[in-house]
Amino acid sequence: MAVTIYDVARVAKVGIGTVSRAINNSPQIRPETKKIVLHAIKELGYTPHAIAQGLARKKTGILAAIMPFYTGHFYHELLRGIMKTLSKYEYDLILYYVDRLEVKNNFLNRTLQERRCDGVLTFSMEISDEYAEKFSKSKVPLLIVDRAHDKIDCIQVKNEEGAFAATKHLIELGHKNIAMISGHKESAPSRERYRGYERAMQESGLTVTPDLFISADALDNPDLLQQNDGFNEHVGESAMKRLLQMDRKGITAIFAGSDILAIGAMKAIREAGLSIPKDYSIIGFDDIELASYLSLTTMQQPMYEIGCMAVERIMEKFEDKESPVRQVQLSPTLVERQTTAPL
Amino acid sequence: MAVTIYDVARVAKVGIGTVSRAINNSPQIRPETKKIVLHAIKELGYTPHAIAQGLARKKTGILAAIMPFYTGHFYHELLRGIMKTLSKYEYDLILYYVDRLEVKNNFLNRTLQERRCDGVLTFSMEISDEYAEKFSKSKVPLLIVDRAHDKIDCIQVKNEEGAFAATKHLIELGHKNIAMISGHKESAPSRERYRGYERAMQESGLTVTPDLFISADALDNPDLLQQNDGFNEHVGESAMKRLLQMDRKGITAIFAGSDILAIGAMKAIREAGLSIPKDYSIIGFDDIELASYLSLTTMQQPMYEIGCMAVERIMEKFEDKESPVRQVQLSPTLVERQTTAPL
DNA sequence: CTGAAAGCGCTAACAG
DNA sequence: CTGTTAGCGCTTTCAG
Repeated sequence: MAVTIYDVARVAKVGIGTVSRAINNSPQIRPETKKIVLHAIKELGYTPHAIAQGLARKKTGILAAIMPFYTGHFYHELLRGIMKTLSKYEYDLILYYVDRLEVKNNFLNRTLQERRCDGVLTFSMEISDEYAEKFSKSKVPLLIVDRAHDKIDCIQVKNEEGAFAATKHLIELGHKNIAMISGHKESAPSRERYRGYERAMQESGLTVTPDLFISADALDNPDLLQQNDGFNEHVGESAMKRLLQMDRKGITAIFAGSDILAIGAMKAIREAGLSIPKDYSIIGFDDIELASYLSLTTMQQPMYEIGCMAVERIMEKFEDKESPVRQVQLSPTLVERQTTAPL
Repeated sequence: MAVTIYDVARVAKVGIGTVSRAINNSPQIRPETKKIVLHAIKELGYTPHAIAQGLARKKTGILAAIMPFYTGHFYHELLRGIMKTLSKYEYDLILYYVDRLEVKNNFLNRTLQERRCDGVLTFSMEISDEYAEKFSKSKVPLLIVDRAHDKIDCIQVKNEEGAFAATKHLIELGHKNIAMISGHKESAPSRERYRGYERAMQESGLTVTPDLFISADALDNPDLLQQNDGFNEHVGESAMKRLLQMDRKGITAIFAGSDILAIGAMKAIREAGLSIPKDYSIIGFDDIELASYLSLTTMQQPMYEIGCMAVERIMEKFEDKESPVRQVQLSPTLVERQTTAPL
């Protein structure tokens, strides 16, 4: 059996309470005694048993992250920020991977009830009022990233503002017939980004006719919706093909609701023998890794930073459970590359 | 306070042992009694406390993964496989993120000593004999992915074989002057891939002269080595530039030790106004996500599958601690795309 | 300051 | 089959 606090106590000729004080930097211990204990600890190669500490302290030292994992880079960057920041604290991260949204609630229950962790971060997932309520009542802080709920702390990007800026960029380049390609129309980011697009158009006196907007669900192919709420390459490609077919309005620019959508659209454009940005200007949203390699102009979301902030914030909540709900919104920034050009 | 096993016992009018048997599917309980207990559990909304169970059972239900995290897609795919497989078991994953190799040992100690997890997976990291020894002696199974150690279980790809196949492919296309670009020469994958390259050349009666091989450390720029052992885009670009400069041998093809190296090299080639595969054929290794978007011919490593296998294997070790060391080697497969062409 | 003792919530061996 | 009891390894009063 591994060495326990009792072994240390015996060797140091003190009580286990004293050993505990020594390892926990308690002020209630005489420096000399502490030295003796520390020496015994080193001699025996003792390390406290994390689980046992957890039970006694009623805290686990674990943070849970529940992530949908289909879109690589976005979550990878988030994770990098999270891990980096977490390493400053003595905290471990348990990762829950959601591939079908239905399993999300299992994890919420798991984290909530089984007390495996001290707090949870969710990403890009709607939280029902029911769970929002449950978490508020419990002592497990919850922080929502990339979505919102008015009763819960969240961090997200200003989708509408970003979409507005993207569309504006196209307009300033001289484009007038600007189409938008989107994931599932009913998803939160879709709705918000659509609003930004619409507002930019209207403010410039441009009208958004229905045939200028194609969302994943309008494609009459349920399969396309499966992956990531319709924010996937296939949707981008199909939507663009349709735009290409029925374009009688002289569309010259596309605002894609995400980079991956934009990339699908680019593929369709090139396969049609057209070129970018000569025939079509196109702008994405997210700034995933691929975007820079494919020289896609896009709205950058500060993913790494969001990951850092999420951790900092939840650590704050660990300190002060009663800290009032805080909703943080960050602005995306335009990254101009080669897929947009003056008309 | 949350509801405990005692509350359930009281309500069900049984002892806590019986409650425990009910939740743990023990055969030693009468079906009717079990029904009563289960009913009380539902009524009270009881869920066992994972930490307390862990302490009593001497197992945590947690698997630790220690990963270097700089190269997105590779680890993302691995993680997908791991998470997918793990979800079949009642296991959670703690992720440790290594950005500097020096911190690796901290995590090894942490997992080894603090008993936060039942087993650990390491990725792309050399394990010293010292730690190999420590783990073998301990009851914490360790599984090494993407590296090898003869005393420890590991899963990796046949680097030499893959490099051989890659080089052979180039040779079959008619190329004779084939250069290789590599990460740090001393790293295990570099050495193994170099051997495959060399063997393919020799078997075809081609000679490998020193100026045909450029590794990250030969670039006289320590900064380039920092990231991922020299397997990064900058090294690919710099190495290719050098090749372009001093090429008096009529090199027509490049075998890059990794996709990201290949991508850097492609950039250098294009910036020199040359084209691929017209002027240079180039093949990578890994098949990261970018490779398909950039149409890079490469050797594919089955990352997702490796992740699955790693979990399956470590679960086996949980069952049978004495299971003898097993070393698994998988073959990479050639994925032909647009960057290689007949001479 | 320090030792003893009482939990933390659960599992498992032991009687019955 | 079931209740009781002794831990699992540590933290935290509570006396002294």
